[in-house]
Amino acid sequence: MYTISKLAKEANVGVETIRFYEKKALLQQPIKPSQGYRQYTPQALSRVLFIKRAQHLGFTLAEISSLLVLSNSNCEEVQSLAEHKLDVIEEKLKDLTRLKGSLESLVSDCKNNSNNKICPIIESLQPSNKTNT
Amino acid sequence: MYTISKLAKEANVGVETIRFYEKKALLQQPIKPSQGYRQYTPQALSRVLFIKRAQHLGFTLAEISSLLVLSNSNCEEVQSLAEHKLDVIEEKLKDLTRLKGSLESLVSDCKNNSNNKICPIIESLQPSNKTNT
DNA sequence: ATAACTCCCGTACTTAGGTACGGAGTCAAG
DNA sequence: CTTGACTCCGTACCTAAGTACGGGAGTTAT
Repeated sequence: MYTISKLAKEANVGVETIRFYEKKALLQQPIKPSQGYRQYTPQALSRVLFIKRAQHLGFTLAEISSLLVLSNSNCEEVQSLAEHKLDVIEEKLKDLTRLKGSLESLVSDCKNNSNNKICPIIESLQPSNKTNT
Repeated sequence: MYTISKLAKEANVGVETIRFYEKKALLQQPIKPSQGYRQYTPQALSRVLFIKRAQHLGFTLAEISSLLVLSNSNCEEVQSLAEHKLDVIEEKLKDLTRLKGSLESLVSDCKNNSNNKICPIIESLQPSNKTNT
């Protein structure tokens, strides 16, 4: 059993983060005993760690909320949530890859620019320019 | 010359976005004539389009602000800004690629899961689990 | 029993890039 | 000359995921 600050320390988050999760109903707030402080169980710690791991996998708190609801029985829906997240990630990868290509070619234009004519990057951003992605 | 709403329409943004850019000093607000509305020049339109293009390249408004300051003379600094952005993008690509790998393996575990045992995704998020990235 | 910690709780603030609203002024058309 | 559309301006609101703050209550150590 932990006080809130112990729990926070174990989970490597701030006390305010714990309270924030409680407000978002990601975590149940233990009842306040008639005397002393609220006591957090090891299960609460597990849950916070679960949330942090899911965040590292790219899930938002809203999605994690769904994961937690589904976690006790519904493998298929959990899977479909993960697949959807996978789609989003692939979309982002595509965008970033395209971006990377554009920027790389602009930077290499800069390097070929015999010193300080009109900067090719700026030039490409001018609305008169047509060679833009 | 345009009124604000014409300008906004030409640039495919909302009127409020124009005002927002003015507040951020990305765009100079034309002086208000003693009668009638503020008049926006074609140069203002160019600038809004510049901003939008730069955003599509992944620059933030703060960075675009720098780009605009540097745009009249400093190719090297513009280039270094672009290179820095490129680094950030590459970092993000790495993260997302790692994420994609993790999620793909979890989803494939799900597919091999003879129906509805403990969901492998949920299992992997449990703090007792060690096989986590 | 008093200082020095924690806890509890609500509220406001943060970043980024806008969007929405409300009231007053202005402009063009019928 | 009035109606409806548009401008002007400030302020508040939005999402996401927290962080910061302030005052009062409870706890622990000396």
